[in-house]
Amino acid sequence: MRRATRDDFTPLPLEAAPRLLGAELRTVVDAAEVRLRITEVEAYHGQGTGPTPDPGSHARMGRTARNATMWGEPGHLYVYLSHGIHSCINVVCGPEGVAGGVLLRAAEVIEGADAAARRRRAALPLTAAARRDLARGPGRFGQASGLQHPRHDGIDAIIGAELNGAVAELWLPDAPVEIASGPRVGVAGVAGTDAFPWRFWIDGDPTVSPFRWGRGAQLAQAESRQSPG
DNA sequence: CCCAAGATGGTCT
DNA sequence: GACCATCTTGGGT
Repeated sequence: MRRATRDDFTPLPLEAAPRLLGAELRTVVDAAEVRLRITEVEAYHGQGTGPTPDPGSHARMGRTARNATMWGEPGHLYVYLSHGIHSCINVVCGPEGVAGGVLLRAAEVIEGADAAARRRRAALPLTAAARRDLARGPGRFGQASGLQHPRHDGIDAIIGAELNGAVAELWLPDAPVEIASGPRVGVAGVAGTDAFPWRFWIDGDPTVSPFRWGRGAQLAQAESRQSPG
């Protein structure tokens, strides 16, 4: 494993996303350390970047107070509140000034399972299934990591600077992993179809979250199959 | 102003 | 599979 550099995330999200598979996010929050081996991610582009505009991205409407971190320096973490409840984590990717992020959707807990379980309010001792589920899905991943919206939004995972009681570091794997790809989970409309195969995961890993169609995505998928091109 | 919808997860039927 | 929690945002009157 080697420490990630700023350059690792300067490419646009679609290129940077696969290199986060098998990588580890190490967090120390309130003096509790957790290491998460990332098994599932999704790329989200800014308007007008990448092979096509991304209608599924928080950046699609331009810069707002909520998504401003996506325009910042790569390697910082964009932490947003999902459904008013869950803190979800992206690694900001792409050059500074260009919006982009890679959502960390699932991981295997390598170290700090006790701290993660405490945050998840999981019963101890952990069953095999409970251990698998500790960081399975973006909301659970955020909870297990201890990082929270809004006070950890924008934390720098390259230099590992402390922010409001938290430190985050990214470590990249030495050996490549076997990668699969497909539509993003829970994304509405055409952005959630295989016209946007922007979800990447480690093939066969049990911690990868189950697929779910977004609103109207299944219909859009059927229509695009009828009239391809 | 009002309201629907969301990069979700837990619980109940 | 349905419903709910809870808060931010965007779009329509």
